Amino acid sequence: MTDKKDKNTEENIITAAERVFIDKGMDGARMQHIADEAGINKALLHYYYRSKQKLFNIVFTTAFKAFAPDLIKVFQREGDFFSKLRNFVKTYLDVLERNPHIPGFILHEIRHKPDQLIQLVGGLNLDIDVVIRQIEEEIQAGRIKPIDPKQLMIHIVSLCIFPIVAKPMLTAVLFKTDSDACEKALNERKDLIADFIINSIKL
Amino acid sequence: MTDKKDKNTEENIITAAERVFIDKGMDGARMQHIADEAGINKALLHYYYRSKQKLFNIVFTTAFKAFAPDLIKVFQREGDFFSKLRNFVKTYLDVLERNPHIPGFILHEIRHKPDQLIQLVGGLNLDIDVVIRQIEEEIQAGRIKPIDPKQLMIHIVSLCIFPIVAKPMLTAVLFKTDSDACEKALNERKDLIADFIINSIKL
DNA sequence: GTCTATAAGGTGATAGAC
DNA sequence: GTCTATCACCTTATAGAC
Repeated sequence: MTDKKDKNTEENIITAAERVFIDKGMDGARMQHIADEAGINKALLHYYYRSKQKLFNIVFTTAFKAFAPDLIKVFQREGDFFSKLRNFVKTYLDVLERNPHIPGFILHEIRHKPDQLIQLVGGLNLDIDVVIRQIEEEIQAGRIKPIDPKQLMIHIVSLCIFPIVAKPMLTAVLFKTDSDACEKALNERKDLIADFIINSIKL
Repeated sequence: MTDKKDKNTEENIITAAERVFIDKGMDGARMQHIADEAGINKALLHYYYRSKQKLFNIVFTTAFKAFAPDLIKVFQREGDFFSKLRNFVKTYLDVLERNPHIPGFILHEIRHKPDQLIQLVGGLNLDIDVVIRQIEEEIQAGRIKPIDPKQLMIHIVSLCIFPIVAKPMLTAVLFKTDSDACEKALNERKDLIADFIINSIKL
């Protein structure tokens, strides 16, 4: 229904499947709906991708890669730790801003599927160790307060991801349904989050 | 009226419905499954609650009340702000620990249902204004650094809720599938979160 | 109140014409 | 490759016996 400027059907299906699966989830998604979105017949979905499950797996894997922060890219560059941290928050929030529904989708679909998760995580190279090592170095060098590196990482991703997942709730509860105000506040966090973290750990 | 046996069908259904809906979500839940959990026949569900949707609404409302932090209870007491903050984190994390699947359930089901959300939020008295006012007072009294009160509240709930929603992911990515280690780390956060926040905002 | 049986409509998947 | 038609099954909900 969206882009009649056909590239090929195969890609159209994936694009449509991403929209529907990420919006409705595996259980809520309907093959008919995906076919409509792709502007094709339902039977073609099975011709190209055999089953709903196989189609979902492709979408899920793609979404997960977009969701997993690219830690190496930021933390293996030159520069001081605080700069890297600011850079990471900014970069990651930009990614999530372009894919605002992915975090909720991933977090929902991942429940009770540790096998699929483990397989995916093994496939990707997330290199959290690079970050952990750098945090330890900062502590030993006396540049930040002592803190469990993993707990600090949990702090960081929590502050980045949660507001995006909880945006509808924040809009309703904290901003009295003023979605523009909420939108604006979440945007400001691109700088605020790093400030908040650095204030807490700096010596 | 007098039969207050532990086998009250009406309550059994709700308990079973909570288990199934919170675990599987509205789309993934099956009336047959709920009936099995309650140890009764599927038709009885409709006898007592008419439709799947009505049953879901009851479960959702109950879950939302458990999810919404009881701000008044903590922040209207006597004491300094930091104590209240520590108290809130501890209390809220205890609530979530007893209902670990509720945050993910609520966050998933709330997507694209702002109407239901608004109605619920209006019904509850969350009294975020009490907290906002106290934060502003702390700033004006020069006891904490200047900060947007709403942003601080987003920080706080993010740090509390996200790790619980993302626990499977954290277990896999950060703790290399060692779920005991993850469990232990999340428990330590009951004190760590408040420390982290206070470190950041204290003067 | 609780059950069995079944209606009524949806859903993933396939067969076969073109 | 793409379509129409259809199958086989599943799911919510109701009817009616007891």
